[in-house]
Amino acid sequence: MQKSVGPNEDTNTTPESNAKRISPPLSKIPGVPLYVQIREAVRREITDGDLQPGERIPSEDELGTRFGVSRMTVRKAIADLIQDGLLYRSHGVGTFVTQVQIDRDHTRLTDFFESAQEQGLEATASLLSRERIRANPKVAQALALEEGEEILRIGSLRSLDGEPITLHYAHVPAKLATDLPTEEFLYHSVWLLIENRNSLKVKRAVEHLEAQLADRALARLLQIERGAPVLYKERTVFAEDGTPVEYEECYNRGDRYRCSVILHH
Amino acid sequence: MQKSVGPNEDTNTTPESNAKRISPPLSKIPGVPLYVQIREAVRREITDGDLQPGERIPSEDELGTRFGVSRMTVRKAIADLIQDGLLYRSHGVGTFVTQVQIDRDHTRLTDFFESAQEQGLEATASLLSRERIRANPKVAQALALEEGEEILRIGSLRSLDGEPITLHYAHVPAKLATDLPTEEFLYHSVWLLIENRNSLKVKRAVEHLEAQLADRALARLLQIERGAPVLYKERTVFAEDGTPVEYEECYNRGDRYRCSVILHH
DNA sequence: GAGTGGTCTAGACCACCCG
DNA sequence: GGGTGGTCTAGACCACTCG
Repeated sequence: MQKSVGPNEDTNTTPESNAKRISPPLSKIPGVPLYVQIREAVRREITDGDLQPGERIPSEDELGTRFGVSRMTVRKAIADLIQDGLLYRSHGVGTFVTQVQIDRDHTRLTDFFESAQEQGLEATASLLSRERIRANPKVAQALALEEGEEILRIGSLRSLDGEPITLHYAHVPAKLATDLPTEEFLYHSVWLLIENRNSLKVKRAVEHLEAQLADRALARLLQIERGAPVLYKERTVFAEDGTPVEYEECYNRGDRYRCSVILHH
Repeated sequence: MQKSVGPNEDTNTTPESNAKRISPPLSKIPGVPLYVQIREAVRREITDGDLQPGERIPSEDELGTRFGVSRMTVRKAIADLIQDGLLYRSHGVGTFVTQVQIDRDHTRLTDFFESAQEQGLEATASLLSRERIRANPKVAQALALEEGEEILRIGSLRSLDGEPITLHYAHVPAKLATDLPTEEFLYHSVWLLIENRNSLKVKRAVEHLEAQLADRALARLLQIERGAPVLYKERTVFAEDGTPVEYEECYNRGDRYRCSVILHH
């Protein structure tokens, strides 16, 4: 593992048996898998600061003994936390808490309205257009449709705290968009509506981002100067089975909107 | 480790429907974990088209029998492929090939020079500056340093096929940047150099993206008009243990550069 | 009810790292 | 050598889906 030069903050090296930590022998809530209970117990230890960044957590054998479960169950719990970036393992050495906990919220596929609410902002939208049209080549490609197949296209202007932020176009295969009530578009992302109505699970999305300039029409809608910077985003949302559910085109005010991403190596 | 390879394949007259698929009873390469061999065998079936999008793959029991391994081993192989987005599971139903295989290459943390090369482009860079300075608040925050700690700051202009694309500033904690030969900056990402020299593993990165306009100086460097769109990217690269390794500021030509991302729900 | 994936066990041997 | 994680087994029971 890394010898990283001169860690000037060592602190821990607690002599062994900090046995008070983590262990509450787990009252085994029925209906909740053991590995989930263990995972959340360990996660709590980390977020509460009982396990400090850089600190080694108890070994898998140790945790298995404490919680009264087999080692494979512990490993499943830990694997999830590693996936989340809270822990990392080093063969022959141990399992450790990562130094910097990355805030995942910014990189999750979230509903515009929900995530605004979580940040204490008032999200609103006004409907600009709603039309059933035939997919042009670009949209067809994105939604894995034949060119000319019918889609629903919804234009809206999204605002935060009353200030226009995004000109938004959603494209949905017509067969997924039957009976979507218009007013719902103003309170929920389209893919969320489709998920609820078609009992499919939205799983991932691919985004492409570019810097552009506002033309006259866009500038007026977003209440910015013509030629002001705009973050243009194309997004395709996929269901669990890999089927495209929605294709979006978003024109975001450059001075009010930034985008956060996590990459893996 | 070696089992002297005893998959007596006489038994394989099983009248199973698609018994031809997937199964070559696995010659169990010594030194390569079984789940890796199984995973890659299944992955090959998918990329080769032997398993079609939407198709159900054999059940876990079935695969375990065919490959001569336990079910947990099969599950580990499949879990990896699900993580990669090639498969998805449905409880009580089966495991299936996803409809659309997302190209992961665009969303991996990659070296600018390597990834350009893979796309058949000639990546070059010219060094603009190299200085040891004290971290300002923003850089210190990003690199988890105290304000005023020493860092190495490297400015360069990156080009593709001779055309300037990105004005790039890399910031590295001085303690990680000892003896980095200047000429290397022109052929490799800084975090890659650090990874090699400090025997640490780069694991993830966080990016923030904004749309901006080119000012006069930037415009001249990138050979674009003043006021042209620029995709501004801040990126922090983290080692496996969560330690920040590098903080970058990139000014990318809006008309030549786009950024791709995967989100999860 | 039959088949599938979801969880879990109680071991085992190995590879790796450290003192 | 002793402790750690990495892999693997041969079972088990459960929950879910579907015909």
